[in-house]
Amino acid sequence: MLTIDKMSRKPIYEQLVEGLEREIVTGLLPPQSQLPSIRELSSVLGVNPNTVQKALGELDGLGIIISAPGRGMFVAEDAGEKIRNRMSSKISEIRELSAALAKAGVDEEAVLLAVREAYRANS
Amino acid sequence: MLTIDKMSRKPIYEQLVEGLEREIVTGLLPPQSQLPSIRELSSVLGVNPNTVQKALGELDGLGIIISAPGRGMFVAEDAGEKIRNRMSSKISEIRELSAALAKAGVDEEAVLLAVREAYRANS
DNA sequence: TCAACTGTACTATTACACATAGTACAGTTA
DNA sequence: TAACTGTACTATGTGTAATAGTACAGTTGA
Repeated sequence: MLTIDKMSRKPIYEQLVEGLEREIVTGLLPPQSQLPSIRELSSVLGVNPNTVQKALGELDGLGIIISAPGRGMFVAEDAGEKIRNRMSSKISEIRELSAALAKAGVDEEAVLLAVREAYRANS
Repeated sequence: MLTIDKMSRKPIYEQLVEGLEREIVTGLLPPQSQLPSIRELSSVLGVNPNTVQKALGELDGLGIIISAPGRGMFVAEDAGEKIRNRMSSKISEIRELSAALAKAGVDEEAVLLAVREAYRANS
């Protein structure tokens, strides 16, 4: 399920983007399926409609969802592929964090283990 | 060298904390050595003294440096160890990023490769 | 046709974090 | 005593995030 943590340092709209990306990638929101309306997402999640609009606007700009004014928002045909391409930035983050750990003298195996554990728990 | 990127999304004081941690861990600032004064760091880096104070105050609170009012700031005896312990939070970040990548269907080997590359370049 | 939905586009306001500017004070040292 | 040191304030400016409210145009189905 899509949950929002209002106490998080991460902006709500960013949590929304990532949460929706995750639901699309996991098949919970298949291509061509219609998303809940902005107003419905807003009331269900207890978030301001403008914040939801900002998140959906970003996904629309990325071509991950297609907005049809008057009708609704729909998952794009190639949404999964586009999301997967976007993940390269997360790999860059991992590379930066690993570099900092390497410089600090943390054992490489400890980092590799963290990655393997995450994959074992999520595949 | 310690450099500050004012255009970065990361707050300056955070860059300062990480930069100083790195200089300590690499031995550039050995235990018991004196840090440049707040005013000197401020003028050298072109950063406001209050921003420097905030960064050093954080390192002081962590016990990584010891402040001696009137005399200066000094690297704590066990600074390296404390910094290395703090790195566990970075491993947690890597774990979370890896989990997201796993759910998105990104190949595990691509992530492991990024870690190995970072270690090869920084050790 | 019309009511009820859809996305879109604004303005205004509040809150907060970050950074800067400036001042003041007390401890330390040569 | 003079010149350093860290510390502690207040005030200000800026940018981002989030909320509140309103309005408008497109779509759909009764």
